Amino acid sequence: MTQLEDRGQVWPALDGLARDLSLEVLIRGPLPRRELAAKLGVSAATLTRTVAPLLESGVLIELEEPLAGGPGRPARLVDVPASTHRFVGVKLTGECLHGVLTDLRADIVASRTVDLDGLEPARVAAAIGRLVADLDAGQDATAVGISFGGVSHDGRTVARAPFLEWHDVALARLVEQATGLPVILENDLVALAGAEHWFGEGRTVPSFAVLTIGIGVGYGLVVHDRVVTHRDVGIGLVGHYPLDPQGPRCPNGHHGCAEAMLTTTGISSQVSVAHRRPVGYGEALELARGGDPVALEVVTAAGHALGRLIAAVANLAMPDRIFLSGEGIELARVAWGAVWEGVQRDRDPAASPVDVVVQPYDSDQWARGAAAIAIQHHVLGSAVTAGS
Amino acid sequence: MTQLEDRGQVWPALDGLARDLSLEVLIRGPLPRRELAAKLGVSAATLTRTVAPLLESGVLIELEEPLAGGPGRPARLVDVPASTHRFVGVKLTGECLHGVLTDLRADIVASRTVDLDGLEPARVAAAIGRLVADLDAGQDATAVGISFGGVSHDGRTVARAPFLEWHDVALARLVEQATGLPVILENDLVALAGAEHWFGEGRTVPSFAVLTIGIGVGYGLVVHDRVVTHRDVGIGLVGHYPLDPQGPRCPNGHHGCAEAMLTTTGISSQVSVAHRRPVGYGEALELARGGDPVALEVVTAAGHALGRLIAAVANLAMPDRIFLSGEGIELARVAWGAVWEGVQRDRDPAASPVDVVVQPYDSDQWARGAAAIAIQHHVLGSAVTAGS
DNA sequence: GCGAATACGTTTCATCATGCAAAGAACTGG
DNA sequence: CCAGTTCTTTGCATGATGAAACGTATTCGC
Repeated sequence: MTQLEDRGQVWPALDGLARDLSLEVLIRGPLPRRELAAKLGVSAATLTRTVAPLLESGVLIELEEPLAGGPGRPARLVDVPASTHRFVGVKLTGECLHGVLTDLRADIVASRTVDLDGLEPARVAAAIGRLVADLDAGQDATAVGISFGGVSHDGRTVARAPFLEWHDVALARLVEQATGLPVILENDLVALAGAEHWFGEGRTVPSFAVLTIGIGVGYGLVVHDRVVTHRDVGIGLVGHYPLDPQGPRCPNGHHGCAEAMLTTTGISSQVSVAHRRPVGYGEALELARGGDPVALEVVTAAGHALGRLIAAVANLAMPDRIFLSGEGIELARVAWGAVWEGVQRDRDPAASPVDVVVQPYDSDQWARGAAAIAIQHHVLGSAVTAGS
Repeated sequence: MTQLEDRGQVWPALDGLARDLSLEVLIRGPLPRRELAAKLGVSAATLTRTVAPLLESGVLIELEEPLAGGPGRPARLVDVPASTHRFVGVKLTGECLHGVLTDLRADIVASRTVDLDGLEPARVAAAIGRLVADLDAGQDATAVGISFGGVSHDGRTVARAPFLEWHDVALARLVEQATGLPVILENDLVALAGAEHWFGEGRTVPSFAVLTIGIGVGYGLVVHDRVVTHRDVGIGLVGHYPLDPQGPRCPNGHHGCAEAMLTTTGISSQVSVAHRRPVGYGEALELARGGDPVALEVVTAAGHALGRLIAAVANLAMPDRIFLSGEGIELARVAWGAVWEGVQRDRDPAASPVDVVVQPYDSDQWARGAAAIAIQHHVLGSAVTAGS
């Protein structure tokens, strides 16, 4: 146990090259020394000298299996001991907590969901405390990350969270008192983008956007290998985005904005109204798949709107790739034709095709994002937004 | 002359710290050593050691006037000898060449405009050669930058330039043969953003967007202190942007896209049609100012559309600031109320206000951007897109 | 005026990180 | 088993760096 704690202390203390090196290994997976030297722009000698004490202290390990190749001495792979670290990620919504226990590479080890019995900060903090204790039964977690649909400027205080009706709640402190672990807060989309950036498919491109559809519409952005954190990230930047002048109205009275067209509730309520009975989101998509005219119309319009949103992101943020995710993203698969048509419509024909990746949605993804933020914060010391 | 050439050779040869230091001085203006040391994160000792040879070789100079302050030895300001360098910037359009001669800080020393007598590459290159010779009468320019509405991937070849109907024209080589100077090409909006970034108001913010309206609608972006250069930068990313479903149609048949609503030709032709006589852009704005109902309607709709475009940029690219420029930007002043209304409409009320700066348009701005690219290329050796 | 006080800039010196080059190590293929 | 090849380590010289002491140019108080 003390050894684990010692190892926990090691990362933040790393200096320039040792830090960059460990980060590279963490993010780009096991690598031979030679390749690491090339990536970091240092000589092989320096690399050996830097790696040696890190192996000694346990920050890095050397894999048993050498990298088989042609002639010559086979390369030994340097890696992080990912599976000996534990981090907790918690996604906080207005109804429940979704938590995951992960290793150092944000691979999920365990997962739990619990309902909230009240939204007062103290109650929520206590519930998070119990969730963390439940997930981290071995008590060897290094840090806790919490993500939510709202704004935190410092990672310690919830500056704003509309669906919780919180303002300036020092949630990190409360949860630290409950768990005894370091806690870091972050907007849910920044967290998801962070996870994608370090531990997902976003590793391979220097810039990408994440669009999520579900109860809300979310947007996160990575440019020049760094997450874009604007003071407004996390409040509905894309929610009011106008997509279809003939579309349904949102609660604010806008016609055809992203909130009204794309959210699960927006779609299911449109279908429900037409069918004069409550139709859930899944059923609405099923009806559309089956050819139900009303559902098809609603879903096609939504797909079209999603496509135009994608085009807008591609045109204005110019990412190399756009990831689609969120609990309602099945829409993109059901209405892919309409999505692509929407993209084409608002995109210059001469422009290169937009690289859109629909991610298989998994209810752990949001919490994994929170864990990724905890990992980043632990590994980088403080600068969460810094890139690879 | 040889001394100038020597100095020209010095910049690219600078190594790490000397290069960062000189760049900081170039971009942030004259600075005392102490402040430079703090900004670069090195000790005062290292700073002195680094500056000394740069002063010796003439890359940097020390201002005569010390910085008056409180008690203590007054600081001496380190600066670049901006006025002893010359760069040429040329903006290439389908009708004419606009050229400026600048110093090392992109301050304009001279300016010329000439009409093109043909669009064949050889003719254009010859015309640019004459323009450069005319501007750079002292023959002491270091490099030439050329910007245009199109795409160049390598700074040497015009990959695409719709209004010139060029494909893969090795313009840089042609102009180098004509002038004997190093030549670099860049998209006009990347160039304008680059000028704003290094030598304009963009210096003070790590991210900003540039929106231009004129014959076309242009968009450039700087994030994390680096210009965003996407393979599609320069082709009409925002031109097809839908802004008003009831708006006029563009040549491609889109209703109310940015091209149709915001360009000078779009506005003047709408007013012309209504008045059944040709009305120029300036006159259209004057009519609107004077209360002419038709012009007012067109201009108000355009202002509203511009506001929505600004909101879209603010929402999706999340810049700290948005600069408005271009030969038609007077629109923003005439219809500022409508612009702001458009911004508000598509912006979450809880979001922070968008920081919009309308720049006084000056016909030299485009060419100055080209000069800025030449300066950046010269100073950085090759990586044009690298930031400060 | 004249000595504190103060802040900026330079030099000295010891340290440390780094690269080069040579040696060592671990494999493949004849 | 030896040559060939590639990865890794070690020895050595070099050069960059920071701490601290020193030097310098000003203001302030008397």
